[in-house]
Amino acid sequence: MQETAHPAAGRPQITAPHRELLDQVLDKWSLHVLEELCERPSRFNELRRAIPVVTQKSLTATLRRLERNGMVERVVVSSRPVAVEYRISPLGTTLQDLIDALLRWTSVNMPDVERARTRFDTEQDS
Amino acid sequence: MQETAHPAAGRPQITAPHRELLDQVLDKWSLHVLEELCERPSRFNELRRAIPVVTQKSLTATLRRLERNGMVERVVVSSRPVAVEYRISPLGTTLQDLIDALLRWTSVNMPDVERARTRFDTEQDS
DNA sequence: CGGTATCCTTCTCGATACTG
DNA sequence: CAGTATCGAGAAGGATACCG
Repeated sequence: MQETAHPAAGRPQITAPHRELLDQVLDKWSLHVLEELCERPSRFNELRRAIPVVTQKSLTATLRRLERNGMVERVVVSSRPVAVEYRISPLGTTLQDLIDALLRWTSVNMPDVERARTRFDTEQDS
Repeated sequence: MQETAHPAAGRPQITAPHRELLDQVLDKWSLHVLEELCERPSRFNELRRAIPVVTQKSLTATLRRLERNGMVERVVVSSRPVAVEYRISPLGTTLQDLIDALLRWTSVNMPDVERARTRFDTEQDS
């Protein structure tokens, strides 16, 4: 079989659609929302209270985006007044595994990163 | 052995410093720069040419940020005119493994995501 | 070659007010 | 309860010009 001579063969390529998807599911509030929904399904205002200082607007936008991308499911219970429950989808669960890996990486390497920052900052002063 | 009653036990927590680090190393241009430097050390203008439509300003900012966080190393060769080489650090290599995992995830799940998007968008029209 | 500095536009995001 | 609508401040990011 014919291998390309490209040194990056086997490495996933960064394309605009992939980059866009990562932007939509790895943004600031999405991580908090997914973490929360991973523990238990929640109502809109439950999420608001659970997540520090998120505004209604941002939370709504985040939930819509995650729902559109298939990461969370929105269930409307037609009672009075209406109740809306958000829950994580199977797809969202696979994403959460990845986010956990990201957070483990930051935990493991934060000391090295902080050393690098200190070194960089002091070198600039001189 | 004593398990805590907390459902999320063992899950890494999202804190501001961790969130900030991810923002600084997973942004749009960083992924391209790391991918490029993972294949070979490169000069500034080499990177500019290799990465589609990045401006000088954005590339400089990205490289400085990655350098400050210890992901890339900047080597100045004092010739005339000056030559500057950027290369990935060991820490940057561990990050690249994670980015590869992210890109594999998007590759695997993109079909599901697009189905979810289509369903969401058509439901909104009705 | 490898950057800075400046201007200017765009876009995000919070604050606030209102609704079914 | 679960949103939508509107406004404005601030930050991100491109275009351009200049520098050692």
